[in-house]
Amino acid sequence: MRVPEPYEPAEYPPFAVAVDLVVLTVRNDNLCLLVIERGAAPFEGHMALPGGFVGVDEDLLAAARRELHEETGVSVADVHLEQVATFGRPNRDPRMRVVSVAYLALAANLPEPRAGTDAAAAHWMPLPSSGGDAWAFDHAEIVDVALERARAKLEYTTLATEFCAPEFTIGELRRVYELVWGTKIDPRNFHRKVMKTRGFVEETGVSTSRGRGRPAQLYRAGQATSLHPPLVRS
Amino acid sequence: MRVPEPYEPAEYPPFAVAVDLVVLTVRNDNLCLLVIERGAAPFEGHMALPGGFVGVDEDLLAAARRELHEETGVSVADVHLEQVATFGRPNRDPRMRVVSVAYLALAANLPEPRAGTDAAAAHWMPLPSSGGDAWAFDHAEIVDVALERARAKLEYTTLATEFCAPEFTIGELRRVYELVWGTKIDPRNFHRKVMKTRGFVEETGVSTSRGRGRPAQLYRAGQATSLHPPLVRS
DNA sequence: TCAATAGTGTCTGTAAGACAGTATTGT
DNA sequence: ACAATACTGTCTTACAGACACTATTGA
Repeated sequence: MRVPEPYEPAEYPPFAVAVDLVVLTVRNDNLCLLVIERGAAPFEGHMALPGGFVGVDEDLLAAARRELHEETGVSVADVHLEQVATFGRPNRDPRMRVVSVAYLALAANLPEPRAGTDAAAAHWMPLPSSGGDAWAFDHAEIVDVALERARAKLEYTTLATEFCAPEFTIGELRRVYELVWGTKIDPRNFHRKVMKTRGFVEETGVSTSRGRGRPAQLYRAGQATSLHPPLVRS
Repeated sequence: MRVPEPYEPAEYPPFAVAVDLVVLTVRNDNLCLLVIERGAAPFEGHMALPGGFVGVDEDLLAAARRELHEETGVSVADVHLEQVATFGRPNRDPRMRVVSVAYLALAANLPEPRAGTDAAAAHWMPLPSSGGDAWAFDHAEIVDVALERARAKLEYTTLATEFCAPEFTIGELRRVYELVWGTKIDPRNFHRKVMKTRGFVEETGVSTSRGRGRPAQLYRAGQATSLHPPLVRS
């Protein structure tokens, strides 16, 4: 029941509430995940997600923003941040009962992370991961759920532009889809699809020459947030 | 940071963790939401979602199942239950800091609820709701998010069968879509779409005569869980 | 010159929306 | 008889996948 009279906080179980971050970025033509190498028990030497406890008067999203800033130094304005799911299995943390709200963060080309104040070492891990068994806590599951969320949202939203610089080519946008989905996409059909979806991208009028091949037009993210009809994985 | 040494629980903020349930069912050709009329302050007389605190050693999903059983008396096996999102704004509950994990529950034709042990009165509210301003806490927002989740999942999953009895007609399945989406659907095109989607429904061989019109074939839910291509709202 | 990428266009199969028409019931 | 619902089928249009072809660059 939800209606006991005046609450007596001490009567209620001592929960800690944390946020964990699945931070994705595209660097050097790779999809990368921010991981922390744990320097202390439990799970010393294992990989963990960045995260931390929510303050007494802190909103969940604010806590996620704060942790993201602390771990990456990035100004949070450029980063897409959304709640994914909450993980609260009783013994997921052997020390005490911790309920953790997982957030997904996406941004373009984030810099090398700065390590936290503790002994932890943060770095970018290219995906798909080689050895997926070295995760601390239930973080392997959190990563799975968050990645599947990201893959699904690329289908029916314009989220992929969050992985791109403010101005980007259609080829770069396509590369985001290929990296996140792990598939090859026909450049010609992709180009047609993006162009005919109103508000997905808008022209800048500028063209660029990056690397080989014919120079490409530069585009900005458009006003649309959802894709009708969606861009389906095959 | 996530790595302070041996935790000292007392050092961490006193959070309470709760689950809130958005329970939907189809009754008398209406989509209905289970609401509790609060009998005590705060928000006395306002509508609230069923829910309650998570036990010290209780999993989140287990807590949701327990509350569902307490409020409806339904055997939980027949009910679809999934996590939707977590709400943790610092002052969402004026009494203390409560972080609440919202769950969506769907089932066919649930019985009249039995009121809880407290003064609260539970009943089914037909949707779309008439006066949407009488909600306690942030429950109006929780309902919005959960309903949108349900609407979206009808598009690309076979979730609609959860609203149906074990055996149902295509017309009844279509009615679920119409009630949840609040739209009219062409019966002929819907019939064709359901039939050509492998694993959505399977024949029973039996036909029935409910109400007026030509008797309809009865179907069971099939093995499929996702719909390719999706059934889109227009 | 060649490889690589950008961009346009064409063909084909699938599927959705609109809707005509038949079948089988209750009233 | 008539209204209501179930079910089948047809026509048209939209769009995705496959792929030919041209354009423009760096090596």
